Amino acid sequence: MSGNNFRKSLAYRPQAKGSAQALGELQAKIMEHLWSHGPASLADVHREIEARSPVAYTTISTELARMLKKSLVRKAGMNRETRYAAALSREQFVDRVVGDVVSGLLDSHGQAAIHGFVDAIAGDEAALDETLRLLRKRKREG
Amino acid sequence: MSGNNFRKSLAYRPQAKGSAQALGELQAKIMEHLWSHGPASLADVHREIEARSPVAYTTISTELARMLKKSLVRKAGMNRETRYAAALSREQFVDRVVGDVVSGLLDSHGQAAIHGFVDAIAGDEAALDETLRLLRKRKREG
DNA sequence: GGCGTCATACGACAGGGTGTAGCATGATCT
DNA sequence: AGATCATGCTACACCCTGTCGTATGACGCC
Repeated sequence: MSGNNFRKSLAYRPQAKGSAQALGELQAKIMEHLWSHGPASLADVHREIEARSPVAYTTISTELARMLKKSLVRKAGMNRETRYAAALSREQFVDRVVGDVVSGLLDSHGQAAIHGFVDAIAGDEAALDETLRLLRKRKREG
Repeated sequence: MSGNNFRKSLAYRPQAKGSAQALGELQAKIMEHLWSHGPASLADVHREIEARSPVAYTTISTELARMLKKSLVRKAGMNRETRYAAALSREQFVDRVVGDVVSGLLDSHGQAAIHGFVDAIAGDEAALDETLRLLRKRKREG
């Protein structure tokens, strides 16, 4: 069954300070670290995050445990050898989040959602071009 | 100041049953009603929603008050004449939500986010075509 | 003028996700 | 042994949302 209560928590949280993002800030930092530095021990993660802003070791421990429960991260090894790793690559992760959000919006607002996407993407020239390029490719390749 | 703590609560909530959506279910129902039937009194809204599933009058009242605070809805008239109306059209609303989500994702994940959009949209032939059409138009019109 | 209907304000409690952290226990390394 | 690390539990706290109950005022109608 692979415990996929995954979809359940990739939600977009607008209440996050700054721009909307999936996951809370701490969890995002953790994923960020895991993505850029690869598998790491609890202590590693803690040191890294601690360096930027003080946070208790157990806080990271707790979050990691929660993220484990949600299959956001995986654990390998025991005791001294334990290493946490992102369960999905950044690409896969983003794909899931976006897929979830997009289909949700498409479902409930159809056309309007599409206009929204276009408006949002059009604000960034490069993004617009890239999106256009990819969509065309998709189109060609069926 | 126009109290724009708007952005703050259009977040995407994945924990919502079914597909992801902005706002909670009750709030969504209320907006839905307001969008399709136009301005309505608290009693109107309550009757409508109550018809589908029992809910206390005050529950609707509370939500409406919260939504008012978040500028999701506006109020006109007092006492007997009070009418609640969506502060934004469905299109504007969706535009905001999507804009928020998209820029958030673009910010934190750039390229990956774009791939995500494309993947998600490509799953729907019609959506793909429409998006392509709109993006081209944007491109032409600069 | 009561009665019924509404609008509202206030307060309360629950549940879910997240942030934060202390305490305790085992395992390991040096 | 002493320092370090991994973990499990527990406990708050805060925020958003869903749900209501209890007033309190306004109005409209018979």
